[in-house]
Amino acid sequence: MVTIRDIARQAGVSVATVSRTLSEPDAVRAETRARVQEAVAAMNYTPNAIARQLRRQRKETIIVIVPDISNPFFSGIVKGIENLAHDMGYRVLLGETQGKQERLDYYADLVLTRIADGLILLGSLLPTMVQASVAAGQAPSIPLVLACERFDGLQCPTVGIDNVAAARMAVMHLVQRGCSKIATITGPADNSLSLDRAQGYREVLAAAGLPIDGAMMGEGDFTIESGFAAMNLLLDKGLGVDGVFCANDEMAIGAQQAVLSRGLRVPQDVAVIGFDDIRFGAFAYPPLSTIRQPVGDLGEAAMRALDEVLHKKPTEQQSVILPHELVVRGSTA
Amino acid sequence: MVTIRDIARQAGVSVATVSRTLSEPDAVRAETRARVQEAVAAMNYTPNAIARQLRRQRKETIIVIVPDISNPFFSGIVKGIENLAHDMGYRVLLGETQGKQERLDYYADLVLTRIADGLILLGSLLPTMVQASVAAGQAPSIPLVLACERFDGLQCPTVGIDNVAAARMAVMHLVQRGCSKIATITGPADNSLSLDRAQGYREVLAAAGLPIDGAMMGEGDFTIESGFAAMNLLLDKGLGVDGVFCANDEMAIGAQQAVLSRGLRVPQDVAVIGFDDIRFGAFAYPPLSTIRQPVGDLGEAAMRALDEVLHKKPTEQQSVILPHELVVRGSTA
DNA sequence: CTGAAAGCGCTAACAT
DNA sequence: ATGTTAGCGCTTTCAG
Repeated sequence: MVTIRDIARQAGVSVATVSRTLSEPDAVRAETRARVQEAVAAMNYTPNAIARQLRRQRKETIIVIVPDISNPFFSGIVKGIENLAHDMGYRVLLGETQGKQERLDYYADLVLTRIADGLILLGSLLPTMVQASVAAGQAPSIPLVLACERFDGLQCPTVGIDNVAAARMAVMHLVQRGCSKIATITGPADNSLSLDRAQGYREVLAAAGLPIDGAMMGEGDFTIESGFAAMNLLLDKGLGVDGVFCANDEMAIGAQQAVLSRGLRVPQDVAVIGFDDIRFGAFAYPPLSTIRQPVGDLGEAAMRALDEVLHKKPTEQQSVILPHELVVRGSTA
Repeated sequence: MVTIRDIARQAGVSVATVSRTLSEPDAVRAETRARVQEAVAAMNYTPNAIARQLRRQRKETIIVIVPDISNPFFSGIVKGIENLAHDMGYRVLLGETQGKQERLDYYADLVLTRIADGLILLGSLLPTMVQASVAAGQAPSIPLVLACERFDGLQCPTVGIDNVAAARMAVMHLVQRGCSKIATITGPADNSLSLDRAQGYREVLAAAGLPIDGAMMGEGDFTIESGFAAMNLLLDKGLGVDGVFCANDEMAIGAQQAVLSRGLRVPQDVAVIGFDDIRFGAFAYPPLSTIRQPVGDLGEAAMRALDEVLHKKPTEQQSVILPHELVVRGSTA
């Protein structure tokens, strides 16, 4: 393996000069620089980044933790993070937890072991060490940013949208369309997103003078399959559902299939609206109405927030709320 | 920052003993070990993995490069890699190229700079340095495994399925179903997967005594949108297409929508079959028939192959071919 | 079983 | 402008 010493010897200079040529070329006389660069090329030298990291004490690597990479919503955010991270000179390590606490802790440990500088967390699980901080009422012990859920009592920057308002917008759309028996399929009950979206649902029903009925509220786990199952349950009750607000697009796609599989029509018999605007929604049958989240921007904002945490910049705002948008397609129109 | 020296001092032993306690506890007397562990706990010490990597010259980190994370096919493979990597003690850095050579080279450089040990490559682009090796007729200069495409002339392990045979199976299914005007929508022409799948298509038509007509072969880029567009083009020609084989599921979903949007029925008027069996296919309308690739196994096989390369084990076989499977759903039945 | 000491490859004072 | 040198935090001979 060729090291900086080999280059130094070859070019007839000191290792310091080689190091300078590589990191601040202007600090070296042109002629010397040329000799060094020649040696570098000749010997096919690439600096050892691990050694550099050890010396500099900066890793310029961040971890992004997602529950499930194959979820287009998460991967959209990751894409936003990646783009900006790259420009800002960070590497990104992507960790998938598949909902397992053990996996999550494993990835969070990478910042303890100095592999990475900080963490961006998507999803509803918190690393054990962070839970401990929350319990103790203190700030998390590692640089951390939350990129879609919020956790009360966790002192760290959070980026997201106003889920209550967004849910309101979705349900309002159903009301305006003339639906009066509006059901909802929520995510898991321990999830802040689920809670907020269910809250928006209730607020609109109340404001519209419609009854709020627990029997009209199904629960899924954000997968297509769970949306399909939950919708079937809802339909089985024979309550005359004529519209359904699903807490994400995947469940909405499942719900649509459930409706269609009973010979009912979407949207004539049951209007369906989802949440997220994933890529497949527009090509579902019928094309899915939804709330669009600015996934790319969410990712970038999270990256920016983490960068600020890492540089201990005055944390201007603990949370950034990005705008959402109603997208009307065939499933409600 | 607490280091190994702090622990040594606290426990009244040498740093060597601390190091041993941590990596080979049995080599230390029980009593000493206890003292060290106590100090570790008391001072909340976590070893610096960067320093360890520098010393040990092993990173135990691999890079997985994908063109697009939000493609469920790739993310399925990544999931397989991740699972096994974790068990084998590797970290995985995930890089998304978005089709950009520059991004690809950036990630490939991470093994040159000793951030990572090796590379698993999905997609059809090759790092510049690897292209150079191919051109020079020599083995790639970095540990490398290909996980879905093959490249003639590249001497490295490759895992995948038999794409020609799989395509044959798909088209054969269409033939057996009674289709006689079978079109295909291929991927980009510079892609080995596209080529192989188109090849299978032709072979079946030839064997069935059906004419092979360039006008029946559309080209997409593996996105839903391109499938939609390509199918419309095909339909515009008025050739009486009654079946279409798409080189992946996303294009098939787009193609289905194109058919439906013209008031034609799937599968009665046009039967549609895709490739990959992504999660959304089963919930498309109608549910999509397809060829299932064992994505998880593909990922695991790739990880295993890379591990062998990294340990310079006798490379038993340059390539592993995994079995595929026909999945019949509503779009052809 | 434990300790001393020599680095891994690089950067950053500090000299010259 | 360049060189010398002391580490970054850890592992690993080699002695004892």
